[in-house]
Amino acid sequence: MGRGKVEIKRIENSSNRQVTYSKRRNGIIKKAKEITVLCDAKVSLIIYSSSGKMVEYCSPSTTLTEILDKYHGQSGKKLWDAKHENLSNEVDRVKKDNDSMQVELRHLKGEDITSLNHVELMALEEALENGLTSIRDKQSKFVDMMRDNGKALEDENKRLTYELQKQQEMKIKENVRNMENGYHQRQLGNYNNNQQQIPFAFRVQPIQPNLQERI
Amino acid sequence: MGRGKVEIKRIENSSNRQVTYSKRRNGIIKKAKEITVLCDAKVSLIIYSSSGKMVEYCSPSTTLTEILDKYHGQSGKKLWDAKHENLSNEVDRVKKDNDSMQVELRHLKGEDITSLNHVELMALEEALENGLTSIRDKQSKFVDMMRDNGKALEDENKRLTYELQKQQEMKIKENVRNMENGYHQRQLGNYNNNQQQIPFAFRVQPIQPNLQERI
DNA sequence: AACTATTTATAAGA
DNA sequence: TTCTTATAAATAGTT
Repeated sequence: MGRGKVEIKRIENSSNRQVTYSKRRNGIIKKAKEITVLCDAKVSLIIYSSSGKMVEYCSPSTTLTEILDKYHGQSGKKLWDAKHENLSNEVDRVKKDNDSMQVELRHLKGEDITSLNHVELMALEEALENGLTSIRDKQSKFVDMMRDNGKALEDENKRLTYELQKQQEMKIKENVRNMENGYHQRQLGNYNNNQQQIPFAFRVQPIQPNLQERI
Repeated sequence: MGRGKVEIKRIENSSNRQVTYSKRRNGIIKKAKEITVLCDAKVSLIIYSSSGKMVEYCSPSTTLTEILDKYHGQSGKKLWDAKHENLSNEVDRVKKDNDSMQVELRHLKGEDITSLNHVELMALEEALENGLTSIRDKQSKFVDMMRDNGKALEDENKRLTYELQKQQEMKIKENVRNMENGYHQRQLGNYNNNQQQIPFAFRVQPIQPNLQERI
């Protein structure tokens, strides 16, 4: 398409080559834009001139990264370096671990066991029994602990109740002594108040903290 | 360049769009090849159709990896970092999953339960009990199946034994008849052989296949 | 960079 | 998809 037919081989004249390069480079980019719009395509185009200068076109609906991700998926070729490959491998490896653990968990929960044979079921049963034993053991220790704790609190409460009672009795005696001595006689009206407080002392009860919440 | 001028906008007719796509796609690739040869350029061209099918062209003097390496250097855009980060995040995420499953597994096996509270232990116990129930249920089905299978085999064996015995009795009668008829008297020597085979018939025993291996 | 003769690409039709 | 063909578009060589 021009004044003469050109054979498709390297243009030896360097300035001609440079001119043709610019014209054709623009032509290709124009075509890339057109196919993008006309046909809903996604295009990534990177061109380097012989002098090393780069131009790039990427369809506005996408990004080079996205295109390369898809490229990786579709072509199977690995574009990334060792680092990426290592990570990729690690993801795969860890996912595999994940899957087998998931299966084990489901088996332990009694799910998906249709495919298991008798020997495998026996092993599973044993594992579950061991687990149960261990957990019930732990729970019975809790119960013991709670009982001991409750006992200790009860004892302490008894002691406190006793102390309180003793102190209040002492206070009553003191009040009586004060009355008998006529000391601070204008506070006599308070005597009844003190008497009313006595029964309150006996209302002190052992209060168990919520052990379940604490543990 | 065709029978009519086309406006550069999406071709709504889907089959027209498809036809135009493949023509223009071929055109662009041809142009890419030409500029590569004529002008000593390096081209990477990746095109996705709207249906997601990919075609690729890369100048024979280079590779996509090389072009992208240069791209990375010249454009300053990081194509890999984002990808790398995604992978890293995925590794972390999957590892986290892994860890929590590992913990759950250990708990179900009754390990590392010191840190669990009473409510958690109860949940665990219930899960284990459910698992055990489910597995024992499965096992009892196996046992039933094995018993039924054994029963069926036993019956079949009885039947076979009976049949065999009947046939051998018939054979003896036939031999006796033959003898009485003086038929094939030179085979008399075989009579004892036949008698010796009788006890063998009664040696037929029910043979249980190894059911455990089969299931 | 613009011009233009010519080649090439391709739209529409078959 | 492929072929055909009229026409638009690209571009080689020129100015």
